[in-house]
Amino acid sequence: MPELPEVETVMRGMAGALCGQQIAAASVRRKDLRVPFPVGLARKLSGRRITAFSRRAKYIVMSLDDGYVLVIHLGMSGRVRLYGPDEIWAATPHDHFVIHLADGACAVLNDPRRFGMVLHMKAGALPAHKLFASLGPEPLEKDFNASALMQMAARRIVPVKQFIMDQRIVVGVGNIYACEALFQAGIDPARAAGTLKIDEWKEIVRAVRAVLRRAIKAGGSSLRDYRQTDGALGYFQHQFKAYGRAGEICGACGGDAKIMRIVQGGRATFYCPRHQK
DNA sequence: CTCCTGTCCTGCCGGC
DNA sequence: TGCCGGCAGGACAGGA
Repeated sequence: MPELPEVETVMRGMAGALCGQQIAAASVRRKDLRVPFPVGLARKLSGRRITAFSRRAKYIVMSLDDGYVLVIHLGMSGRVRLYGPDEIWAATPHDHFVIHLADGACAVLNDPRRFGMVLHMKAGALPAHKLFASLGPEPLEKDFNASALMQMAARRIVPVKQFIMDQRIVVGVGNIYACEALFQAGIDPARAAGTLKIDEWKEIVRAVRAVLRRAIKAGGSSLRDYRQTDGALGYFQHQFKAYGRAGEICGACGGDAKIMRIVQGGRATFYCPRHQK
């Protein structure tokens, strides 16, 4: 799934094309994704003007002029494709949700695996919503810092890689960027979170931020089915130093150390056993 | 609490 | 060429 950089890229693409526009109609093409589409969603959106876009964790938040928000999560395989006023949308498989704008443009949510979700609620209800209430800090904000991490990690035995993928600890870091950040920080992903020293948490904070910033700049990563809203590929995958590189020589330590692949919590982890301690 | 596992769903890739 | 198992970016629920 799209991790933070991909969601940020999609959100920016939607903001540029849709902000300020009026919704002429919406169509819900199946009853559910991971959760059911909100009851009467098409009717609730019709005629509304889109006033703003933001992102919280891996959720895209579209603000409407009636005080409600439309919240989109892309799950593992979700994409948003934008069509200009002169482009024709012809339904392809897994096009589950479409927003038609007054000027003829449209935005299409396509999600083969249907792990994504679409929610509609009053803007004020968002922070208290079950899915949002326990989210941790944004990694690019100040409250994501070494001392807070160390405090939360105290006595925790979960591997540090799973710890930083926990959305209650910090949001937006998924499997790929967890691998990349720990590689850059030089931390062994299997270390129990509670054993890390403050300087090591500082390195992790620095690395998470650097990796995410660089990925956003590159328009995210393009794995199997992720695309930017204009259909273009992101470029960050070419900059992966560890993810997907099992068996290759580690580019960070010289010599002949090879990137290893292990499984943690059912997810693949790529790391260099020589320089990640 | 913390932890660990199973689960949702489809598509793609490599091996035989 | 075709079939099949394994694996994929997330995050929940539920049980130990």
